[in-house]
Amino acid sequence: MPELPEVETVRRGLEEVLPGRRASRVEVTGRRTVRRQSPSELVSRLQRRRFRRPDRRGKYLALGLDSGDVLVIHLRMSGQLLYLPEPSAGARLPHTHVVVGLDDGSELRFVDPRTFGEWFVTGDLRPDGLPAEFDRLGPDPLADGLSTALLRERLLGRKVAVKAALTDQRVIAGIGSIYADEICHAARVRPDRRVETLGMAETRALALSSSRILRAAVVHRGSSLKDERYVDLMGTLGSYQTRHRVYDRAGEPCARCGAAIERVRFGARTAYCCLGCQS
DNA sequence: AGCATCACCTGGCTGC
DNA sequence: TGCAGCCAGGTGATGC
Repeated sequence: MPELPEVETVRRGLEEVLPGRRASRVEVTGRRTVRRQSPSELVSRLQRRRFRRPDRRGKYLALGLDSGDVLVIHLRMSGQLLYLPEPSAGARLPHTHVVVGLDDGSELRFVDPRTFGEWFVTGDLRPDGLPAEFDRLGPDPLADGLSTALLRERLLGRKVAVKAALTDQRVIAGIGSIYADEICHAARVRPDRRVETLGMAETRALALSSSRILRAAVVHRGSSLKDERYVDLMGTLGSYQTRHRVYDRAGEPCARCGAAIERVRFGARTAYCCLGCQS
């Protein structure tokens, strides 16, 4: 599932190929990908526009256009953004919902089996050029930094489990289920602990672990799970999954204390953690 | 207001 | 082996 490191890896790939390219042809084939505006509106605001440098906040990609609009893309659960230098060479994969032909003959394709992913073009922007609705997002640990004081402030007054807070995009932007579990393990905090019970040292450990783990995962180009759903822009798998300490490792010994990793349920969600060294 | 739960969706897995 | 049914999980809507 694409989280901050996977989306950042895709953004870096886009940065290599997209700036200066013109969208010469835009084809919306899926029914659900473009849903907050009509597909024809998206096509008309995207077609013939030149891309600027791609940006990202949390799990959202923000692709600036020379018209002043921004193309926002969210991969959600199963979205893949693929770049084909020579599109004639490859047949379209099933579940290809959007195709953008670029002016050098290359193509950007959006493949998304579960159709949760979303594209829209907006001109409602903040002074920093990002979509106004990004105001809802909390700080992005990579783009904005995440100090202990800032995390403490973001958690203040909330009465939810630590994992629920870390994955709440209004609190911090970019963390999903996988990295929340890894961050909690690194910080020795149980994901089902209530945030109001956290001490300063634990909040500090969570802030430091968040930045460290997300940065390391970007270096390894994200996590590709067993279903191999996540690939980067060129179709290459990430490798951070080999460094997961707890996620999807129920029954395996904890690398830190040797106790068996457990899969715990809290509310309607699950989390992987080590009860031997996380409290 | 703020927290909890549900709906959305398909592929992969489990269990009979 | 085949197949029904469950589960995953980010976000926005709805319920409490």
